[in-house]
Amino acid sequence: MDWKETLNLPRTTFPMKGKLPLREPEFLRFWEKIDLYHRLQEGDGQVFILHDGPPYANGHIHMGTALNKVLKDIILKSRRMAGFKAPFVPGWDCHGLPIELNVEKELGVKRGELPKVEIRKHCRTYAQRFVEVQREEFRRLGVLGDWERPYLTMSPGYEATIAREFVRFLASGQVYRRKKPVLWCSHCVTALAEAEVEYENHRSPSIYVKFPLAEDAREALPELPPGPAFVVIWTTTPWTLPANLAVALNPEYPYVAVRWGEEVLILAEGRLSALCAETGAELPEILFRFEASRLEGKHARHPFYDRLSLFILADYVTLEAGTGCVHIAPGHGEEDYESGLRYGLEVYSPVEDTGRFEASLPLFGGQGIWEANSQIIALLKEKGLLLHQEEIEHSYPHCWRCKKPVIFRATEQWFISMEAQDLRKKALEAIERVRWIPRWGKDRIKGMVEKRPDWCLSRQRAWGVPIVVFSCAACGEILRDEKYYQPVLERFAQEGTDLWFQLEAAELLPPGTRCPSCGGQEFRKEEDILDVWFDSGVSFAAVLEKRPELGFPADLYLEGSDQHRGWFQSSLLCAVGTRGEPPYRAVLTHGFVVDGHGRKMSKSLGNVVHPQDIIQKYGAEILRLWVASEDYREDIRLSEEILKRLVEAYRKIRNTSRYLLGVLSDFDPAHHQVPWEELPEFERYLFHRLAQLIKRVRKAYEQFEFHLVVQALHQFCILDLSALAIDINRDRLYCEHPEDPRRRATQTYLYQALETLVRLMAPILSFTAEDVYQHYPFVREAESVHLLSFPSPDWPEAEPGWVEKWEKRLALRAEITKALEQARKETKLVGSSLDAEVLLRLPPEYEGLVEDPALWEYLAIVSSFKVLDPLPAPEEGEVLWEAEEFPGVQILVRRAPGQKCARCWQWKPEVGSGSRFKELCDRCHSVVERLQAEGRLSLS
RNA sequence: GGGCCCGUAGCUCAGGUGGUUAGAGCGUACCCCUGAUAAGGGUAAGGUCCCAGGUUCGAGUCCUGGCGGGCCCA
Repeated sequence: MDWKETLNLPRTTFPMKGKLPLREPEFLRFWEKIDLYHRLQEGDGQVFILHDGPPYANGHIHMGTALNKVLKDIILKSRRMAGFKAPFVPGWDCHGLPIELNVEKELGVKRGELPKVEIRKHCRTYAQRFVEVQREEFRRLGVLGDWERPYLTMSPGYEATIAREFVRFLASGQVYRRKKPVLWCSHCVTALAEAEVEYENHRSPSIYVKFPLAEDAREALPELPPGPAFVVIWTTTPWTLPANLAVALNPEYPYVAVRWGEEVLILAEGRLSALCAETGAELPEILFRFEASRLEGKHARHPFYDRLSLFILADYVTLEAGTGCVHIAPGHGEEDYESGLRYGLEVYSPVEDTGRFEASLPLFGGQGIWEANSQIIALLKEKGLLLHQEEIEHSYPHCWRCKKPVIFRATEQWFISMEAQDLRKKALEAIERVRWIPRWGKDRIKGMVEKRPDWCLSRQRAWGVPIVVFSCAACGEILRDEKYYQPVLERFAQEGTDLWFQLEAAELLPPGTRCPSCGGQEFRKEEDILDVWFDSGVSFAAVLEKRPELGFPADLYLEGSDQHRGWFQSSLLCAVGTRGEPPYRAVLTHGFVVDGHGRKMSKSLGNVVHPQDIIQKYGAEILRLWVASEDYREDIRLSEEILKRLVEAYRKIRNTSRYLLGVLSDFDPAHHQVPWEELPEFERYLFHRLAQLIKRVRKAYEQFEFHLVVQALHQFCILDLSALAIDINRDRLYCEHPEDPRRRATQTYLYQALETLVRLMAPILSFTAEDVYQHYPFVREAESVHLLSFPSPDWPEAEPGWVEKWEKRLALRAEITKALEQARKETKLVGSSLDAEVLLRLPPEYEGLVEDPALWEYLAIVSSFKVLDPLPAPEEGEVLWEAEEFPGVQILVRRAPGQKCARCWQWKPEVGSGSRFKELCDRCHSVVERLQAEGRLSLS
């Protein structure tokens, strides 16, 4: 007789192997078919708005973008299950240089060869292509959202909003125009971005130039002896000397005055020996040392113009080259410019766009700058101000198109002022009203806003939203009032911003416009475009304020920590500058994906992992589990080992779910659930732990601590279910009559455990939760697991002390398992715990810990359990164990008496004496008879 | 070079306001089971809490300085 047929073994069609890469697309189709996203937007419930930061529509998604979107998805799904209505409108950043450059490369054209409108058309197609690529990749990750109606910064409506928000800034008086040095190719006659220059070796003159000290500087250094005194500067770009306005010293270094023949020279002490080595001079006599600050605000005289050059302090002056005294031309260098602003110097750049000095420049007017180098050197020599001259080869930026050296040249740029309307102050105040997670995010963005310069908005490019400014052709007056721009903005909303480039100013302005200043009737339109950070910075206006399901401000922005400088800040400035309020209530940041050693992923290190590979090899579910299981506030590690561990954890969760489905195959919750009052104590204890789990997990979701969720669910499967509930109850589940109340009690718990597990995992393991849910052997309350709510425990709280009693019992159970393990090791008499009988000696102080031996047979999964005092002396093959945690408690393990029941495998003395089935124990005997009587079983 | 941040067992994580032998799960080793079976159970071994100073009766926890790593600037 094969008694196995008479058991209630688990039955389910839920597959053990997930075959995730293959099956995930089926679930995606299912969700689409039932229109899951929109179903989730029905009904009411407090709205939770997570505003999506737009990734750049260029290339495929990478681990960072995948991580970001999955985090958002987990948050939104968990908020929905907690009762919120949580829409998700994904977006893309579509304008900008990288796309424009890629398009030029694809077309094989150089900048300016095609009309702007033409190149913009190609850029739009290119961006659209990658929006679609990325959309499919994000969807494949199981990210739920309004993918049919995302926001694109290049859509006409969005472009119109960008332009409108710019006009608001313009009208409010926060926008101004000023010269600023930019990288410039005088051959191509164009500004270049950092991405458009290549660094190549280049031979340059290297000259040391003496600037005579002016009277105020001499007075500041009374130690100076009579006679000529000079400060020595070093430069490799003599052509910038005509634009010299200052000499910078480092306030940290000591400076010296030295005797140099008949003259006195001033330089940093740390460069003196180097200077002597280069010029071949003897180390000179140091007359005195002084601090750089003594010269601040004093002057040197320009070497060949009759004007002064201001002494300033700057910490970027180094001792690696030169003299520690740096020639400053604010129109020709980034740092020079910054210093110039600080000291109120003019941004002076007498160089025309073709690389010639302006005709009006004395001495060198009209000359090409490179040709002028030698003439400038000659002039210095003639004036006796050239201390030394040689040539050096160094790395220098070149135009990547024409390969010619580029220069820094000041051109007119547009700025948003941080001060004009107290934008900086207002932004800093707004930062205080936002919740930053983690907390240090606040310090980070605060530091950046405190120090940042005015926002340079203009780019000399084609693929972007035009800077909509008209200015009077006659007097140069800028039209600031919004009324001049209303007609254009309205047309933008319909047609996009191409028409700015197609039409003349007169066609774009309201008819009859006159300059408010001079009455002129001719106007220029600005040709530059806006920085793309402005595009995404106004997304609150283009998306939050426009979409009916959204609203301003958002509850949450969630991006990588690099966005403290990027989107968090541009959004903050745009919103504060136009609305006076931050666009978000809270900002959550995540770290960056790094490899198993904590190093950043880069092509050169060869440690880059692509999401597509993970999806193909393991499935999106494993990627989601990875996102959830790491503490994303720090760097997020990713390696083969980590993935292997995750796959194992995944299998445990999957398999446990599978077992629950199987063991509940004959369970109908509507009819079979055992009421709380009738539940055995052990099930009540399990329910208590289940309640703890629900509380812990829901709290972790609420606080965005998903790694705690994963940890809790994983351990729940291993400890509560596999090792405790299932292991201990296996006999009842399999061997008792299907309707046995204790069996139904266990099923009642396992049923609630399944409902809990499947709901709590759904935001993270979205595919698997659905898979499990669709395999329920009983009626489902909703069409998809994602339409359910989180569970809340509705059973009574445990009485004080009761839980502790059960924890003590489990600790004693652990001692018994140790004793059993010892018996397995030392004798071969015990294999399965059911082979064993356990005898326990319990000193009086443990009164009450063990009351019912039958309960302990059950808990310890042994065939026989007795409490005896004293214990018999252990015989051959028996083991006596002194409990470690319970002093005085002794456990004797020996072979269980009687014979093994062929059905339940327990050893019982009555086996062999039954009336009909000799090989069964009493319990199995009656179960089988009942089954037979009920016609559930026919025995041959 | 500057600003912000991180560094606990092979892996992923716990360790309120400083206080007994630093925890969990996984993995590993060994054992058991074969009625969750390319499953399941058990036992055990793993840590100079990055390093060095300091404060303290006492520091993984506070301070200073290093080292390593990340983001953003220069």
